[in-house]
Amino acid sequence: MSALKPAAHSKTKDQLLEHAVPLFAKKGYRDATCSEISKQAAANIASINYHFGSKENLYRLSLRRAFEFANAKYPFHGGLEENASAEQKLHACMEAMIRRNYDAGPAGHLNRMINHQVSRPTAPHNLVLEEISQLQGNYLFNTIAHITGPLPELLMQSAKMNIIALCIFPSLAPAMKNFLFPGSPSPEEINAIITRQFHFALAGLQTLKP
Amino acid sequence: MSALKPAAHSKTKDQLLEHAVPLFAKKGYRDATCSEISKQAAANIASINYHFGSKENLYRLSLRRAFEFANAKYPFHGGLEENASAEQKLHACMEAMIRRNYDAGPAGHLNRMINHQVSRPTAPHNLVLEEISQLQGNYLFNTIAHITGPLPELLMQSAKMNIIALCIFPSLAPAMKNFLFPGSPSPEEINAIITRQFHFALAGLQTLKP
DNA sequence: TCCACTTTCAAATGATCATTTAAAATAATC
DNA sequence: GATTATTTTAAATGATCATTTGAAAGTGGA
Repeated sequence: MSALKPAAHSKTKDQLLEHAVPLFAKKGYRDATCSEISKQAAANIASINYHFGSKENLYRLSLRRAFEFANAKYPFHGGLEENASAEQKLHACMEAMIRRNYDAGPAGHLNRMINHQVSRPTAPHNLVLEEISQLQGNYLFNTIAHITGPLPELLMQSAKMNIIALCIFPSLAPAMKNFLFPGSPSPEEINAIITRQFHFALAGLQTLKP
Repeated sequence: MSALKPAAHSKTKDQLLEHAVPLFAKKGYRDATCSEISKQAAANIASINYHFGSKENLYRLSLRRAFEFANAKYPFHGGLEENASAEQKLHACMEAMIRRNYDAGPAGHLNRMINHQVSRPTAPHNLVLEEISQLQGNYLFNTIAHITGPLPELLMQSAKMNIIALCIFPSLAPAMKNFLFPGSPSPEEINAIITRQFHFALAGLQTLKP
C-alpha cells in the first residue's frame, strides 16, 4: 500500500511525467528505470511511488500523454472535411502515422512507445494500447470500407493491419530505420515516403474488392 | 575468463542448446533466464557459462540453430526451378515467411526470436540477425527487381521492407495475432492469407514501376 | 506560534539476475 | 590403478531493480 493523498497537482509530479514520457519512448518500459526518470526530473527516487503509486501507473499516464501529443499534431482525419473522398481520408491516416514515426519531438513519442511495446506486451499497458488503437483503428476501418466496399470482418481486419504495417513497419526496428535512413529523412524524403506508401496501399486494397 | 577447454560435444551442452532455442523464442533474450534454461535442460546453472562462455554466446548459437530449422522446412526458393517466373518466386518467398509465422514447432522459432529482437536490439545479436537477413534478403531483393524493373537503391530497399512487413507484421505483436486469430489459423486460413497477401503485395509493387 | 498535513529524502528491503569460485565427482589416459 | 583432465555442483558474488520505511523538512491555517 502506498501514499496517503498526494495532491492532484505538484511541481515534482509534473516534472516526473514530463521526463518519463521521452524516456519511456527512448528506452521502453523496462529499460527506463525509476532511478533515471527521477534523476532527470531532479526528484528523489521515492517520489514516483509517492506521486503515482507505481512505475506501471506512471507508464500508463505517460502513454495517454504521448497519445495527446501525437493526436494534437497529427490527427488521423488530417484537416479534411467530413465529405472528403475515401482516398483522401486514407491518405490522411497514412500521412499521420508516417509523420509520427519521424517526429523527434513529443508528437513522435507515442509511436516510439508503441514500437517498444509491440513485441513485449505487459498486461496493464496493453489495455491502454487497445484503447488507443481502437480509437484510431475505427476511423481507419471505416475509411478502408469505403474503398473496398463491404468485406467479411476478417478480411477488413487484415486490410487494416496491412495499412498500419506499411506505415509503421519500416521504422519499427531501429536497425531498419538506420538502414533506410542513416540519420533522419529530410522533409522531402518524408513526403516521398508518404505518397509512395499511399499508392502502394491503395493498389493493394483494390485487390481485396469482391 | 571462463572454462578451460570444454569438449566440442557433450550431452549437457546439447541439452542446453536444445532447450534454449524454444525458450528464447518464447520469451526473448532477456526474459529467458539462465536459471530456467538450465533447469529445463536438467543441468546446473553454471553449465551455461562453462559450455558456452556466456548467455550471449548461447543466444547467438540458438539464433543460428533456429535459422537452420526454418530454412530447412521453409526455404525462400520454395521448390522452384531456377527459371521460374519472378511472380512465382515472390510467391514462394512470401509463403515461406508467412508459414514460418504460424509454425508452432522448431521451424517457427526463428521468426519468434526475430519478433522479440525487432524492437529491442542488443548489439552482438544484431550481427547475427543482419547476417541472416542479408542471406535471405538478397534473394528477395533480386526477385523484386525482376518484377519492378531497375529502381533506385532506396526505392528497392523500401519495396523489400514492404514485402516483409506484409508477411510478418500481422503476427509480430502477440496482441495482433490473437486479435486476428484467437487460437491459431487453420491450414486453409493460412493458404488464404498467403494468396491474399501475395496479390496485395504484387499490386503494390506495380505502382513502383518507373 | 502551534498544529495537522503534505512532501521530500537517504537508507533499507527483498527480489532477481548473470557470472564466478572452489571443491567434489566423473571420465580418460597412461 | 594411479594420475591427469574434464565436468558438475552448491554456494557466493556483485550488480541492478522497484518499492518501502521512517524520520526530516516544508506548508498553510487557526
